[in-house]
Amino acid sequence: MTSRNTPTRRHLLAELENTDRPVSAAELHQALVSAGLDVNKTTVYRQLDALVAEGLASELDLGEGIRRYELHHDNGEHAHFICTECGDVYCLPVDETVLARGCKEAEARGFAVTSCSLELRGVCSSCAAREAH
Amino acid sequence: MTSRNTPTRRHLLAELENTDRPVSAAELHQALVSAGLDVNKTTVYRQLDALVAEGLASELDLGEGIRRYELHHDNGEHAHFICTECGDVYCLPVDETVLARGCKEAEARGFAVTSCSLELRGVCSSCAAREAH
DNA sequence: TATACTATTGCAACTCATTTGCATTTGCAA
DNA sequence: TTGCAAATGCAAATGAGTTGCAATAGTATA
Repeated sequence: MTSRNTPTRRHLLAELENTDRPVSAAELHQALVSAGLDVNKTTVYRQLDALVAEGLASELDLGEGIRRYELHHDNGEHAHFICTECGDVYCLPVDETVLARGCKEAEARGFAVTSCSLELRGVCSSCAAREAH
Repeated sequence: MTSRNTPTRRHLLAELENTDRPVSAAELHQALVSAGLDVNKTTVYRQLDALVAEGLASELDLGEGIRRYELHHDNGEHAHFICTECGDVYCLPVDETVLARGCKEAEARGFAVTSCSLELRGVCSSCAAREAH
């Protein structure tokens, strides 16, 4: 037997489907609690681990000191932009050839590349607009 | 007044200069202690923060749950390859145009990109060789 | 439908990197 | 020298994530 259809899992998947940006365990836990589900934080962590192990979700670390999760996209690789002002994370589509070329040097050294991510930091348009008072 | 020339700072800079891969605060602390310097871990963290603030070093998070530091290289941007077997981190030179193209999409959305990093994961050549017994 | 097996959950305690408050020490400029 | 801000050490706190264990609840099977 594998994963069971529990309330936590259902809500977690629903929550992941409803966001277009990677979310943290804490954010997910908060969302489930707000939705009236009395779920423990530990359970959220374990369910997320399970989803990742099953290949339904992927885990990412954007250098904030926490992990974020997102459902697997079939629509190819993408980059992440993190706004250093508001902390918002945006997913950006990236030309496959960009990442492929980035891997070239690693492969030339005999490294087998299994995953590849491009991470951008800066100020998002909303914050830039706000600062221009 | 700004940064003072303290023993911790001197040794820390020397240690950072002597490695070709990003090092963690714990590794640096261990190195200083091994070198006979009785330095507190907190001090190492604070000195590293200072070096980053001064622009001498840069901080990076490779998704290991810890932060790594490296001296600023003038020789352009580079990518990091993390071996999922042995945990070793390698710096790889990257064609500037690769990163520039990766930023294009972000800039098209009105985001001001200030930093950009490419992170690769996979198996390094040593581990691959070892596994082929 | 009842039963049994195993995945899932909650709770509390734990780990571990990093931070913080505060009193003390120490570069360094005047 | 002297004074003062920067740097340090120590202990305690923070916060994300993990673990052991007993209790609960899906689900396959009889």
